[in-house]
Amino acid sequence: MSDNSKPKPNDLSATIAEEIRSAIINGDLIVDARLPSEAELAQTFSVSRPTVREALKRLAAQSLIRTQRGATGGAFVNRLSYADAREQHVTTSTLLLTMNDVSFAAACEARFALEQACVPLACSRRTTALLDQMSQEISLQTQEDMSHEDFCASDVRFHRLFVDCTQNAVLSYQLSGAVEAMQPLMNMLTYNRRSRHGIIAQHKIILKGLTNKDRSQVNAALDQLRSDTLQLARASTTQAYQKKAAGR
Amino acid sequence: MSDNSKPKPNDLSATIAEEIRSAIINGDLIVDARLPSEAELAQTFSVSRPTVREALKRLAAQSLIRTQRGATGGAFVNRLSYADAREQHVTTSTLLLTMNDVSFAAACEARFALEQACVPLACSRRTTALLDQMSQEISLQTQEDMSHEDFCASDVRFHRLFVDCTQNAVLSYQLSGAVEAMQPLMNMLTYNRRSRHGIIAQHKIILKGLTNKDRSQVNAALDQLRSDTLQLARASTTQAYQKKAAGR
DNA sequence: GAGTTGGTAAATGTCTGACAAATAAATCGC
DNA sequence: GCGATTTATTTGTCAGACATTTACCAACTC
Repeated sequence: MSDNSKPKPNDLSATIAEEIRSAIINGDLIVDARLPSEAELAQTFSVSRPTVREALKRLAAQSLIRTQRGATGGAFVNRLSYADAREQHVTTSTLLLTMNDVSFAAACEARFALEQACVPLACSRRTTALLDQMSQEISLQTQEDMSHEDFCASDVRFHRLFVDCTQNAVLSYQLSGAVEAMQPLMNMLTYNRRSRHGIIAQHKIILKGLTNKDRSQVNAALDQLRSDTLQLARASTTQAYQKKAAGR
Repeated sequence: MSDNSKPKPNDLSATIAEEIRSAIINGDLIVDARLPSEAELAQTFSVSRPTVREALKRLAAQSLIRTQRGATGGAFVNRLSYADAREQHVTTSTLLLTMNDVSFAAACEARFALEQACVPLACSRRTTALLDQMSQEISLQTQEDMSHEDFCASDVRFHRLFVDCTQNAVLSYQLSGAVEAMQPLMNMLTYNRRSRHGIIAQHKIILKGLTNKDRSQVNAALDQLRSDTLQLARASTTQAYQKKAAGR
């Protein structure tokens, strides 16, 4: 059981990291528990301190531990916050999409399918505070002099606010990965003025639908947004992907 | 821009890791590109080799790079596979749920909402091969002498197969995090024989609905499954959480 | 001449030992 | 009693060394 086949026989730091990781997952090491000092761990595992440190850095990279210097310092099991988890999720999802030549259509399909999963909860639980924030984003998007990147960023924020309307942190965490990871792909699209207006129009309908708790209206707007985005992609995909291909 | 506020001023290995990470994300380092040797990196960043190594281990922990020994070895930018991404997502989600005392109700709500997002696609694209596999899992679950853990594991596999019916790898990756991360929580439930039969009955309906491409049938079964699971949780949550609390 | 063998260089993996810096607790001085 | 200082502990960083793996090339054998 302890002999996991994943790390190659000689990769001590990976082996040690895995050992500690499973101790955390199994609950042998609870949140805020202090790990033995690096010197002690080195003795325990019969390796040198640098090797232990490499193992600890691996865990730190996944936000599983935090370290503190000083007399009462050391490595502590870290409580994984929603923010940390979200960040990791976004990074992983973004890399997955950009590195594997995922078709825009597939990513788009997944994204809107997930967003539509939120419609019932969002409609029944949205707060006026969130609706106000969404309204502000729409105002931003309406400004004609907005840069391409800023428009996309506001778009992402709008959709994230929509997800937050569900008032379910777990759902919000899961969805943010899908929505935010799409941003680099969306940035490759070329919005002309007309397409921007089309997007904003759907955003307004979504906001209205949420306000009135009208699920079908929100669903219809999301459907429209999906087909608009796909068409936009078909139009600008050619030059964008060709540019990317030429860069290789 | 390069001066990210995240790593504390003195944490060289974190700073260097962040530097390389952004180079990968920005596309300055493409897949399979070879990084400079550790010695060269040490010179470039004016730090020692152990420090460089700690930075590289951080990246390796996130599957961003892989290392290879030997004359033509070194650190290479790794193509993030769906399997790697899924594994990271599951680990992160699991830790998030177990470390933050997330209410079972919230996690359950998120999970079924996400699964219902797959219904339309799953109904229209399911293959007979996947339906057969789902049928096999149901047969497994029907065996009376199945252990608690094995039943839960089969349950997870069944739902993952359901998601795979969408034939959308991105969606499948996103969902697996939510579904598989629930398993530890599900393991805390106490299934009696009657509740198992109830679950299996809904699984059969889902399979039938998929076969007939009947969305509303699948949706209804998922709804029923959610309320059954919630009720089961209400019934067994008391002793389970009390046991957990007593363990502290 | 073709195939095998051995050496060599380059790279990562690991170890040893040391010093710097931060931090909390203990100690000292008043 | 209380503030300033020292001390001990721990992580952060460095330098140098050796071990191990691997690709490449040259010499050797048949």
